[in-house]
Amino acid sequence: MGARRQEHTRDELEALVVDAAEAIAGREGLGGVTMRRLAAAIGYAPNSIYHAVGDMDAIVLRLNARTLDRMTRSLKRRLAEAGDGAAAVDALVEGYMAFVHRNAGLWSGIVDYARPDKGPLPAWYEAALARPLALVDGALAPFFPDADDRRRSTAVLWAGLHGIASLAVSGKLGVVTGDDALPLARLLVHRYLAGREAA
Amino acid sequence: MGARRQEHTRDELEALVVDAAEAIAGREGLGGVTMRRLAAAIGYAPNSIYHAVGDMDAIVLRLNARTLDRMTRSLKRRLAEAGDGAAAVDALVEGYMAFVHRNAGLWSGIVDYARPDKGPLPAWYEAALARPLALVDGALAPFFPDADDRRRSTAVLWAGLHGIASLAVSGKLGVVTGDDALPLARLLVHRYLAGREAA
DNA sequence: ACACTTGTTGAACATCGTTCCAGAGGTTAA
DNA sequence: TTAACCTCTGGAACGATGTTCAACAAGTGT
Repeated sequence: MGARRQEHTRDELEALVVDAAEAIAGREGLGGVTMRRLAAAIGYAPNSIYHAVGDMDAIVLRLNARTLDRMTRSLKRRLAEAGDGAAAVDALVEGYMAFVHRNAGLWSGIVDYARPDKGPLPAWYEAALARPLALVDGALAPFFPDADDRRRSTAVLWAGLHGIASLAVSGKLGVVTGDDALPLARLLVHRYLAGREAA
Repeated sequence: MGARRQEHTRDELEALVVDAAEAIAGREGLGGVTMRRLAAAIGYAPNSIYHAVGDMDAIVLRLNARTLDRMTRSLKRRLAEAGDGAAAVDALVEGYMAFVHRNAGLWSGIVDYARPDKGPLPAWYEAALARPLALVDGALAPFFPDADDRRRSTAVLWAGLHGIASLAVSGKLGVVTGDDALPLARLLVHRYLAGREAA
């Protein structure tokens, strides 16, 4: 049966697939992204996706890398409008929480994707993950002149924001407090910075 | 075909199911827990599980509540051996991270279980979630006399530890730092406490 | 003795990711 | 030109999932 259409190059097809996955995950989360739905959305058979992009894991990694880049751009925009020092840190905190709030479906696709055991993460994915972290590292520079301490603090604050956002999105934060996520995130970062002399 | 065996009461059957789920999830994570495997493990047909316990969501909630109770007991044990004040807080931090490390499969079953849309969480589950939080709240009492501030701080630090543990278990922490999770968790809590006068 | 409820089973349904098979068409080599 | 080959393509098939259905056995109540 199969005929060669060649209406799209492999790269075009990959972009179509990730576009469709992005649209679905943005509305319904990763759970709504299935091979057959993607195939139907782009007008191809499931098998063509395996040819052009790879299996489900490859598609999710592609989508998540794109989401990370969108967040990086959003954070950079906010950083450009803010000043230095504490203002830059606040801009990152607000930018992060706002992005998670606006793109809850895409963001939860990153954090609660339980990856099957397929070797280490690709280098391009680790790079996409490192870009927003570099922004945090830069904003923390005035507060932590020691490079080691700054690297640790970047990890701590990044993970802390991740935790607050994660519990907030899944509603588990409401058990202990009625506060919104953003004030809690601000509190975490402000007090960590204020206590930075402690070990 | 169907014969009445009545070898176990409904409660016994439920315990058998959660036991089996706990054993599997402890070894392989939630992904290995399937209805047919549970049924085979306890020697019943899948449909009997639906009769005795309910659907997959009910089983996972039961299992997660049990895991939360195990963690609560573990934290209480550590608290009993530690002193008051900063020592109690340190005991909680170490206890939390140690529990996550020792029971990675069960713990990740709690945090990255994407619950389907089945109304609000049952009251007994929220209660199981509130018990460890009460321990944190108690340990923070000497540092935050104001009840509102203490509640917020409990949420912030709980979420922060959750974030660090979550990224550590999934390996994403290694992108930014080579440090172990425990020192980072200690750093987060110590500096938050040291900076508690800040807003 | 008859109806009813409860437990139980194996089969069935819809869906999932993935793979297999066959075929259509362009490209390359003789 | 013709033959071989490789690359897409689509549809069916495989194994597995959660869940539901239909039938039936065995107590229980009347």
